[in-house]
Amino acid sequence: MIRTRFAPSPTGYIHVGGIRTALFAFLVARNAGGKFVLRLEDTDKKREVEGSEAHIIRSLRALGIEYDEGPDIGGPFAPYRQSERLDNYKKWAEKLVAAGRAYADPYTPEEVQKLRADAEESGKPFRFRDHRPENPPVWDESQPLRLKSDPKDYAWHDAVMGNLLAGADSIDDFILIKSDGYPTYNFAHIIDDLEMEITHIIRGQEFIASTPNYLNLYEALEITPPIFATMPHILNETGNKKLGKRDGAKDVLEYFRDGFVQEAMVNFIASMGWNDGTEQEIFTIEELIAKFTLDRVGRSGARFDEKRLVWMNSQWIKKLDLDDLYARTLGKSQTLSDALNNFWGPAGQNASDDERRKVLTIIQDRLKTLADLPTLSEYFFTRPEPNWGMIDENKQLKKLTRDEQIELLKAAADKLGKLDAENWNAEELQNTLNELLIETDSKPPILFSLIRYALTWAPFSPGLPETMMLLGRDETLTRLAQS
RNA sequence: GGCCUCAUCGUCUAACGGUUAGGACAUCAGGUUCUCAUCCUGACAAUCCGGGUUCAAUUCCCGGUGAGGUCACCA
Repeated sequence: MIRTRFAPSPTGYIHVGGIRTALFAFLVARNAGGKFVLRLEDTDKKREVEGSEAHIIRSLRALGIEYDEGPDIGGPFAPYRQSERLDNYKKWAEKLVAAGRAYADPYTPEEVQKLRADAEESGKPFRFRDHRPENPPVWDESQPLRLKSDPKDYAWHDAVMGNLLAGADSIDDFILIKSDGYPTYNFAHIIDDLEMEITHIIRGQEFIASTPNYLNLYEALEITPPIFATMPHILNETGNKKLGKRDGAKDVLEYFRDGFVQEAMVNFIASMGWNDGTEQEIFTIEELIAKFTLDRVGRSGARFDEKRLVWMNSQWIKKLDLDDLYARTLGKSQTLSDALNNFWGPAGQNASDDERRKVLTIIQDRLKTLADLPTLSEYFFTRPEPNWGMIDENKQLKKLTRDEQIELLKAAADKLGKLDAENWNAEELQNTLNELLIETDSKPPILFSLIRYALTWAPFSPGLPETMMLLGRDETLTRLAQS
């Protein structure tokens, strides 16, 4: 049984880099029919941010990354918060002490800092094991507990990175339990992964340097390490740094507020560092689950390109069926109980479901993000203020004088006015517009653009007959006359 | 700085010794009876550098260079 986990620390939100690690771990588990576990690594009280756990869970849910076991839903290996598992770490720590593989660190932080500074000054790398106390005090939990390491060279295999090597130099007596009684990540994750029967440790590149230390600890504990799968980093947009909160990496939930849909997010994140070897670009989550394998994950870092995400989002918006898309414009989500935001503009908010659906039908293909909704829809719900500046900036229309423009619009109003309500359909409207073209001796780029502006005063909108049908005869004529 | 990892169009990537180095995003140019967008067509655009190995290197090896990571009582 394949078991993978995502193990964030509750220090705030999750950004795209973190969510990709979670996604890949989820995909590995689902692909194999295994289990995906969420575990909270809350062992650093100082860095903990209030509300993080709920926020992280919400982020995963919003993306449809469902876990089988976790802090809020429990599971066979509960609890799933490390702060609630302190007894376990203590138990294993005592085993190490008894076996002579761990000892209490008698130095104060200042003393260690001094040793470190001295080493640095003399140009040598600092290793705690060079300063191992000869007769360490009995561990009374008020002092840090360190691993008594057994330095040696390591070669190991990583499911993504391939064969990795490290010399004994990189092994040191790292801290297992801090003086506050909490374990370090380095210790806790190994114990938890063992006890939770995790088969694959999928995590970011930043842990590769400390893997030799982990291997040394696995040996001391006499346990077999799981499979390692190390993900390359996602770099920030400007391009030369690991994506990180300190550099303003966006909260993934922010993308939902910006009008990106779940499928596009998942598709996009998966495409950074993974592909199936074909030329397929658009994948459903089901396809990703079916096709995902770690051996097709790339080894080099990927840069985050939001333009590509926008494109992918527009592809997904076009693919969604109307009911589904409509629900999302209201902020509803299949995987969240509470709503994200409602994207309709002020007038759209007051419109009926029926009206909004009709509008959505004809603008669906033009939405790149749900946030485009107001500019594409408000003019259907409320009469827009004329903005002649838009016409003056149009390279075709600005060739005409204002009088000529108004005359054309008047002609359009007259002509369309002769079309009665029962013939107010796409075909008749198109015919009428074509006749108008001949009668006014005008060209489509001139006449049609002008009418479109007069009806919508928007930078873009659907085709004229559709727009006119939705506005209705009276409103169409009123807007033409008013301009 | 030590150690580790990585390196194909501007960006995401394909290629697992033999291809005109493919696709997608972006950009640009046309087309679709309206602008923007969509959609269609086309164009532009890459193997970091230098050595090897080989009949043949994007691919294998070595050395540079560049980028990222890591050297915490953070994860």
